[in-house]
Amino acid sequence: MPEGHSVHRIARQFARNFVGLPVHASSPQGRFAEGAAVLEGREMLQAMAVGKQMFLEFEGDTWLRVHLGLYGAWDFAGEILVDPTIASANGRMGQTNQRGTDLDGVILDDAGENSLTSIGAPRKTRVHVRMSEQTKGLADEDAEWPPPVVGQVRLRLLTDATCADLRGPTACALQTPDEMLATVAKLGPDPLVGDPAEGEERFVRIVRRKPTAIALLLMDQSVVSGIGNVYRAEMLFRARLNPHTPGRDVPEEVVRQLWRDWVRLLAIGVETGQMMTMDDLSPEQYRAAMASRDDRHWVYRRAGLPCRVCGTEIALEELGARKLYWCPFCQR
DNA sequence: GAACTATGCGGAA
DNA sequence: TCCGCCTAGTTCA
Repeated sequence: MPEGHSVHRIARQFARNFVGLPVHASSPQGRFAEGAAVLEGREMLQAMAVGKQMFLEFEGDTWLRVHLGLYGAWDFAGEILVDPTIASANGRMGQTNQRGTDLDGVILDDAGENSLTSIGAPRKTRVHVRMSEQTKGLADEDAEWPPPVVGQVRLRLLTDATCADLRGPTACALQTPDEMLATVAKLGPDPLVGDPAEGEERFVRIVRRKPTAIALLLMDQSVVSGIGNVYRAEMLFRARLNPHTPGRDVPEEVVRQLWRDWVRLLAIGVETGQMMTMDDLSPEQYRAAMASRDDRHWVYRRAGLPCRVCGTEIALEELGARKLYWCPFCQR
C-alpha cells in the first residue's frame, strides 16, 4: 500500500536497471498477456512517477502505466544498482507487512552498511539479490536465473541482469503518449515533478477554494499527488490542524506550510524508504519510537493510545471510507 | 486453515 | 454510499 515515496523509489530503480536496455516482458499469470506481448523485446526509454502512478516508456510511443493500489508490489531480483542518493537498494518495493512497517527493501543498519534484512521484505526467500559492485559481499552466485515465478505475477520485466515482478496492481495498462499525458493532467502537483513553487501555488489555489474538509483534500489525488492515509494523518498532526476544517477556512499560510511539509516528507521518504514523520524528534526520542516498529508515527494507527504531545487519547473515525487518526486536543 | 486487515480507487446504486 | 477488485502477511482457532 504504497504512498508517493515508494512509487518514486520504484521509478528510480527502473531508471537505473532497465532504462536504455531491451526488456523481455511476460505475464506469467496471464492477465496482462496481450500487453506483455506488445512490450516484448522493446527498449525501455524512461521511467517516471507522478504521485502514486508510475509510467514506463518503451520504444514505439508506448507507455506502461502502473498503479499499485492497495496490494500491489514490485519485487526486484538479480542485479540491483544502488542509487547513491538513496539510502537503500531493495528487494521488495510497495507492499509492506501488516505490522505497520513501511520500509522499502534493504535498510541501513546502525553501522551504516547496507544490509539485507527481512524488514520490508517479508518474503525474502523470493528475493535473490545480487548487489552491484557498489555494495559488497552480498553475491548470491547460486541463485537460479531467471528466478522461478512464485505466486500471481501479472507482469515480469527482465533484462540480462535484473528481474522485476509485478503483483496485485490496481492498474497495469498500455497507453499512447496522449493518454499518458491525459492521465498526468488529471493529477494534482507532485513536489518531485515540475517546479515545486508552481506546485505550491496550484495546491494553495485549489485548497483555498474548497468547502471540503482538509483531511479529504489531502487524500484527493487531483488536489495533490502522492499523499495517502499515513501521510495525511501525520501531516495534519504536524500542522496541529483539525481534519474537519474546510479547505477554504485553512489560513493561507497554513496551507503553504502543509505543502512545504509534503515536499520535505516526500524527499525524506524517497531517500530512506521509510515514512519518516517524526523527523523533528530528538535522537533519543526517535530511537525509542523506532524501537517499536509498530509505533513510529504521531497518530497513525495509534487509536486509543495517549498523544505523544498532550496525552489525550488518539481518536479514530471513518472519513471518506478511510480511517482517520487524530488528536482531538492538539488538533482542536 | 479461516478470518481479518491494509499506505487505493473506480464504478454501480 | 457501498461494493468489488485482488494480494499476502498476521492473527486466531
